[in-house]
Amino acid sequence: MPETKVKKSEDFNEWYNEIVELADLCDKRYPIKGMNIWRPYGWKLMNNVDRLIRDEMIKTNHEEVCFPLLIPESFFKKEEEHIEGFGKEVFWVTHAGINQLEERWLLRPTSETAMYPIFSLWIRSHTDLPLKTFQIVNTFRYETKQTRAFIRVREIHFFEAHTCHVDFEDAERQIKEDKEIAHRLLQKLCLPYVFSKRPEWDKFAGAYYTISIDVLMSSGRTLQIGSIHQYRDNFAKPYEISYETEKGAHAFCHQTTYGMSERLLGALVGVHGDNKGLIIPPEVAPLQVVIIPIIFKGKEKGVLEASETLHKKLLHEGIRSHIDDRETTPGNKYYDWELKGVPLRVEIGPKDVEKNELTMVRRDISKKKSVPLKDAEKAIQAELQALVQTIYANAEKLLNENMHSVLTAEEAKEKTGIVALPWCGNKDCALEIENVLEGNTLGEPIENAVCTDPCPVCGARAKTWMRFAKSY
RNA sequence: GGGCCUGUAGGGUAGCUUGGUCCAUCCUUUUAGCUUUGGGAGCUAGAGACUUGCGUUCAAAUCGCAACAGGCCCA
Repeated sequence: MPETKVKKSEDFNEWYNEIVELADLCDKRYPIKGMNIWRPYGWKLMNNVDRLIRDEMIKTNHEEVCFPLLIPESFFKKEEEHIEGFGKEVFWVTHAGINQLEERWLLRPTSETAMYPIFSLWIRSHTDLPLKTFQIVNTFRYETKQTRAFIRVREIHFFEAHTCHVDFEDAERQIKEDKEIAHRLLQKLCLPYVFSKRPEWDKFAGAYYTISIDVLMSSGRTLQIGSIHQYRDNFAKPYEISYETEKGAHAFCHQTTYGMSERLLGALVGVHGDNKGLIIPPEVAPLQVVIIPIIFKGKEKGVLEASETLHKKLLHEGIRSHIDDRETTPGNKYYDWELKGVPLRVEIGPKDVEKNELTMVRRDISKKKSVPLKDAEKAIQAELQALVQTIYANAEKLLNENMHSVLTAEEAKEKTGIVALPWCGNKDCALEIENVLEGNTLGEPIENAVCTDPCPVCGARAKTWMRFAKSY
């Protein structure tokens, strides 16, 4: 059975690099580092993920906006920590035609500084609040490190929700909602995850606190696929986002943001894929079912008719189906669609037509199964559901088997994946552990974080658990 | 931020050490035609490449420098 040249378990990085192009997600040959081309198949997949996000946003009363790509330097410079965090990685526009600009513009690395001066104009009264907005746009960050398709890029396909609230408590309620949104979304992508509260020195530039959403890739490294930030009034003050209260006083807004990117695709690839290619959860799969007519000379008619009938039925049921009638051998087609991760393949050949059956094969387990044509839609739905459960269970197993809580650095060193250790709250102690484990701090668990064991570095009584992992 | 490696058709490669034998090898791909078709089909005739710039030289895919791009490792 042909498989990828590089096995996922042997060299995850190579496998990943190979698979994203083989599966037609992206084309990495564009000659600017970190700026890849979305191929049609990959873009459909991304759009399906975006659609889920949009649905969630609309369900939770966020409104979609679209701010300009360019930000004047003066807007960008209002919040100091933010500049410090992003200053080194912005692209600048200095010229227009042959003229040098009086004020430089930058390509948004994220949109706070584009939006907030405008929010300040939009928000006058407490009745304007909460303001819940989001946009799905491209952002730009000048990565100097090694780039990697969907995981570290310079042009980022970015979802960002920005909300303004009357006070800290209302912003906290928003964060609770964001966590619920993340949960529902990642369920649909069959991606188990962990929330961690980032340590002070690793939070988003300008935030009061940051909650990261991480998944575990099969390589044992974590991938941060989203973050939720509580800004308190850190941005509202410099950007003067204030409102008049019911009592006629003036107060600053409290803000939150929630961001995700094409890293979600990276996670889908890295978590579910195998040596034959991708396995895409049906919820976002560009094609959920591919029908392959097995054509023999003289018997084409029945086979093609049966395929066409089934295809129409599936479309009618809202199932994304496709008939692969290319003039090539069936085996060729199987390999193709397996690479692309189509969850279910249906074969219809002369023998099937004779028996009024179809043959179906789930992408994750590759076992053939015959079902009567008349029950096709139901059987196909059930099979897709079964695939969802299996790939979720596999991903959950991977995460559970690679999450550990231990008391000493020596024990931690033996473990793979995410390791939690008691932490006294001192930055140096956490950095020392980072050194020993050759990993990074992920953050504290957001629930059941209390820990009273001694800090493995200084011996002081710990305040919380601190998670460490090698990450992308 | 530091170190190491790589760049030849759409993809993968041979040639590079010791410059000339190379209008560049093989596999895949691709076009036309015929025969095929239940796990990567066969035959016939075509198509397609030395990353870019500068330098060394009578002569550069081959040597040197730089840029760009790709990959790996460490902070």
